[in-house]
Amino acid sequence: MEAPEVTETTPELACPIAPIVDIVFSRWTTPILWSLNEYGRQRFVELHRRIATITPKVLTQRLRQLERDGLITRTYHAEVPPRVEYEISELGRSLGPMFATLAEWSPNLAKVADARAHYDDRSRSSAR
Amino acid sequence: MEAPEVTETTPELACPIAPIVDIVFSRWTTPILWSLNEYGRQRFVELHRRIATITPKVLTQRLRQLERDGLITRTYHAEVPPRVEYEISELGRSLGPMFATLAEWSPNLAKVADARAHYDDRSRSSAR
DNA sequence: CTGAATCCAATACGATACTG
DNA sequence: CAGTATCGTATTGGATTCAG
Repeated sequence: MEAPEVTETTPELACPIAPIVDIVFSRWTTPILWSLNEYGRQRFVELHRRIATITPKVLTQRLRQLERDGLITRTYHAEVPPRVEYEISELGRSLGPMFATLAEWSPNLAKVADARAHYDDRSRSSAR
Repeated sequence: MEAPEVTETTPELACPIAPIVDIVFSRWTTPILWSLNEYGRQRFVELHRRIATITPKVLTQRLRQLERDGLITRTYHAEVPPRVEYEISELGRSLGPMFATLAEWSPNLAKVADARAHYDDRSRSSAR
């Protein structure tokens, strides 16, 4: 579990948004943040059910990372059985506009699919 | 019987923006797209110089991927020595607002740094 | 110059079993 | 329930070399 330093400078001087991408768009973080932002506070199992293809181990890792980055909060209730609730933080909620802008780009996914079909087609006929 | 599985089992269904993240924010794609969008058409070496920490192999891989997705165009000039120019496509240019929204979140990076410091500090004092 | 080919290391991920 | 521990695998990226 590595966390790139926020103060990272050298590699991506060419791209000022790279640090944000590392924090917000690393693997699995998008579904997690989206779920918490969309459906509110949830327990571990609820998140796991919603993102069924992730393993508990990795889900835990990503949740810890997001908690450490201050994007979500973790509340432990010492009951039997134990209950843990995750909730998006205020900082995490500030990502809303970003997600909205992303979602607005969705119609272009069809163009990507077309481009891929074209590219693969031309590659197949060796027109390069 | 057909019933396409529309259950919320895949990350994509739990998070509609996941496909976009895969395309736009996979590794190295952000600096590449940013450079081409910001500084215009560039040759392979220019990109390589700008993103100095990437190896030629990986740069080539990522450029091919972006070309296949229709986000950039590749122009080969059969000269000696050969000259290849990469340019952002119209589809790629449509990512501009997304990048702008990302950039606007930059001030929050300080909060992430603070959150990390807090988290690491509390972990060190075993207050968990 | 623009890559392709090959080999190698790191590590992230999945599967499984187990605990408080 | 909410994880942790351990192991094995698989993908990815880096280093190096070479070619059209």
